[in-house]
Amino acid sequence: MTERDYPLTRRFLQGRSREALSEREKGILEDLVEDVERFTAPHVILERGDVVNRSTILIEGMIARIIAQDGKRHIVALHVPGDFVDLHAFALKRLDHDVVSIGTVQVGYVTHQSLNRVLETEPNLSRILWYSTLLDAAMHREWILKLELLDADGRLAHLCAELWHRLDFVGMAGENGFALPLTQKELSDACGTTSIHMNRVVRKLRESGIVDISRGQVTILDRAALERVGRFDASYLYGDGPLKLT
Amino acid sequence: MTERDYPLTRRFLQGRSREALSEREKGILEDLVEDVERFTAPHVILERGDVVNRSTILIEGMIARIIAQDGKRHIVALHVPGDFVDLHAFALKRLDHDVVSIGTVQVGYVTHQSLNRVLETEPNLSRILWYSTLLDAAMHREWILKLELLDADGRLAHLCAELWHRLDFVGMAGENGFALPLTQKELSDACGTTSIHMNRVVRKLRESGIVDISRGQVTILDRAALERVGRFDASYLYGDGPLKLT
DNA sequence: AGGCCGTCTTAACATAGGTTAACCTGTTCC
DNA sequence: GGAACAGGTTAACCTATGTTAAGACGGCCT
Repeated sequence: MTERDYPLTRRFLQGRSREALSEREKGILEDLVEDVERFTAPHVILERGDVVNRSTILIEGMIARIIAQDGKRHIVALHVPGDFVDLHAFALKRLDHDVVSIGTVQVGYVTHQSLNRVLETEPNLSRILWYSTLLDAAMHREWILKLELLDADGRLAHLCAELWHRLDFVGMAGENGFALPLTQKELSDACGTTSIHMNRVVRKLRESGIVDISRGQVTILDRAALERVGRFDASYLYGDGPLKLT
Repeated sequence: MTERDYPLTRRFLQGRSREALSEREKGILEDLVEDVERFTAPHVILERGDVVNRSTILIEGMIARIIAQDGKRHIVALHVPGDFVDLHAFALKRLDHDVVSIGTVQVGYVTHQSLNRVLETEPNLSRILWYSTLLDAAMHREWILKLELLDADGRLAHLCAELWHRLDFVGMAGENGFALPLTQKELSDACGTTSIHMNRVVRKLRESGIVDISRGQVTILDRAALERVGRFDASYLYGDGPLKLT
């Protein structure tokens, strides 16, 4: 039997524990996706308060989870291809945040009915799906740490470092950078600063030869410095390879 | 058959979706706890990097999840009785943070082996356990929002409001306050400020008649003002009762 | 071409919060 | 009783960041 290539879900947990899935289970996962949709303009895919009966897996592009307050938009999570963006809605049912596409995006939908079937008959696949939501929580914790510990320079550096690693897991990071279709305003929404201050920080990191963010492209000029400024330690991403938690 | 009273796990998801468990499932959960331990002094129960094969449920007292960096301690989550503190370790296996007792604490331990058995034979209980880890993630997101959106006054107000609601779920909040065995230093670690500034904020909220935090006791003087200052909306806690997501 | 619009950029000024350094209180322990 | 200690309190000073305002650049529509 030849292996399938899983066009919709091959990036799910790639570089993390994808290999804990058998080929059979990868096939089941791929077949869970019942519907595919594409958005070219920024689009609110799901809104806070929505009661949902299906979950969204990100196939191409980026998605932000946003909570709006007092007329401001706060980004509480960012997603890259392969992420099961709102798998948590399977158990929570209603959303506590908006799900918004960034740039051009392709998503797949999985009904909660079929996830229930998985839970009843596929304990290993179930554990892996659970695991993927726990990775999200680990990233949330690191964002909390980032916000409690770092100044604006560090936060932006940390964000760049994290995204580079996550895109690298799924084979989408270049040697020295990656595409990032976020405006400075959106970067500031993800770092808890104003866009004006984010502009200062972007310039500062560029001028100090650490990272250049412009025209939708992040170019890492000095990775060691970037990870130093962002106090970055990738262990919370639970990547494959040797255990390395300090 | 008389109902059991579940001395170890009766607070698990109390006030949230505990009633989605049958009496049989509540019994299974209670019997999962194989060992109980008590700490009277502050104690590091688990350390970042530990590879674990059991998870900890909090029976009495409070627990903090802490990440230490540059000689500082950052609190990324707080737990109250009934919380399955590190259920996420079941799938993640290694911890990305320390688990530390606050004040006098009683915990129970559940082996991952028995959790695997649950996953294989109890789909509904499995979904509820999964659900409980997703509530943690929802609280993480709210903390991210809190840190991105609010100044120090708001952060402390938000923390008080959240803890009051969570303790209320499990029947441990008084009409106007609750016991909180955290020092001002620890409050500051949870709010991303210095302890000196936390002192200023504690005083300010006391003097403005909103909340009084002293001698291990939080007294809410004006709940409406507290929730206004902390921009608090309890919907992310997914409490029982009518859906109310704005 | 001209005008509109979102994004980026910069400057001047205001303020929340960090830093350092003291001192004060209550408690424990000998 | 007094020393040692942890926690709380306050003050003076400094810096990162927010606020307001304005202009520059590029893309897109008519």
